Amino acid sequence: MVSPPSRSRAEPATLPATAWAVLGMLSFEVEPTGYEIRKWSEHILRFFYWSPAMSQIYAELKRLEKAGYATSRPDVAADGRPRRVYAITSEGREALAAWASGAPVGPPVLKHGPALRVWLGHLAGPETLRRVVTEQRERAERLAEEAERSRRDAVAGTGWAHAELVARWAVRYHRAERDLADRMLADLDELAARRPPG
Amino acid sequence: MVSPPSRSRAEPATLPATAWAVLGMLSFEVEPTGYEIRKWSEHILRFFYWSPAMSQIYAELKRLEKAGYATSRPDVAADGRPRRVYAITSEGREALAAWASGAPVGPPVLKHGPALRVWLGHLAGPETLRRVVTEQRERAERLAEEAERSRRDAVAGTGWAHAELVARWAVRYHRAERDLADRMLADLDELAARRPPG
DNA sequence: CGTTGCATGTAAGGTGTTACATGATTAC
DNA sequence: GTAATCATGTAACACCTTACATGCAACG
Repeated sequence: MVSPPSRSRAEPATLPATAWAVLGMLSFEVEPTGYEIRKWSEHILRFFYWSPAMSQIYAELKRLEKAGYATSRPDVAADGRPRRVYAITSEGREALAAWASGAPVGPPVLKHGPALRVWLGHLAGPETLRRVVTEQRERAERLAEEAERSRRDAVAGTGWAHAELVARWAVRYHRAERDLADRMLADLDELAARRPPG
Repeated sequence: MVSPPSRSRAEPATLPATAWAVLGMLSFEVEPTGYEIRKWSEHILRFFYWSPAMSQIYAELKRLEKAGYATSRPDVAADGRPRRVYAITSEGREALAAWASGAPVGPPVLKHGPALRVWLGHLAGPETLRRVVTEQRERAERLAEEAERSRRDAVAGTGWAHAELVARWAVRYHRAERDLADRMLADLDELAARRPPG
């Protein structure tokens, strides 16, 4: 006779990483609205983990409330407009801590559109490829700069040491992406030289 | 009176990138089974664009056939077992070429689980973080080696110049990920030294 | 005779997006 | 006035995964 599976404190509900990310935002000492969570994720999360859609945020908040990991209360903004603010519960904090230190970490998910295009390069003329990779180079450069700005904001806050660490990682990541694009451009040029047009 | 939207040669059906990736596999001079497509995507696609599930492959093949971009015919394997092989049609080749040279390329999608964990580092003891990042370091190293093997296979084939280019990119990408993990480990150590335990 | 590989699918469900709907306040 | 920002949701749909179902061939 095996004891039936029960969800005790040691076994938090299995939620998608997005839910934990949202709950994680509540674990910083603030009481944000769904809208503010979105803005925040645009500000930092997108550099290493994508930014969920507004509707997704609200859906996750609803799920977290249902699980007892978050609570919400009506509030009024500075200008008097009504809004709803969210907070993490102690159960939520416990579950999040258990997840953060216990759950297996899957491999990073990468879907690199520009690389896919180059892979199908035999169908798309060298100019197109150069354009695609150059665009990617510029995007990566832009992201690196934006991540650097985000990092500087993190330095300002106290208790944001890990946020700053990740921001630093993100800056390096997007610089690496830029460099990779540069090397790809060089390789493309070399290929074009080996196989002259016509 | 506006003329009704019609799908002519200039406007290929909008398909998800996955469909184009599968169709792209058919654009190399082979006539694979769904099963072989899957193996191939495990062999190379996963290093820069994830590998779809078997059922997803079959679903995409069905969709491509319906769109007239692929055909299939029953075949027999070397051992006599029945199977179904797929080929690209001329419409498919045209649509694929139009997509490859015309469709806008979105930003790479990245969901970096290890980075997410570090971001929530205030909830998870330094040993956990070290473990997570070390695992990531090793995974990246392994992927770089596997990508390098895949690259060598691409060199062997003729007409695979772009596949080799992307494989080279993938090797560099995963080496960069490994280096990023190393630098993250150094940063974590520095943080732990600044804030000693207790 | 059991496991692995080849081979093809269906069904159910979860994750996530876009489009839609609504309405207040602030800045131009 | 009208555009942008703040703010909250619903509905429909697309994408993709896991689990399930089936069966033959080759290898040990």
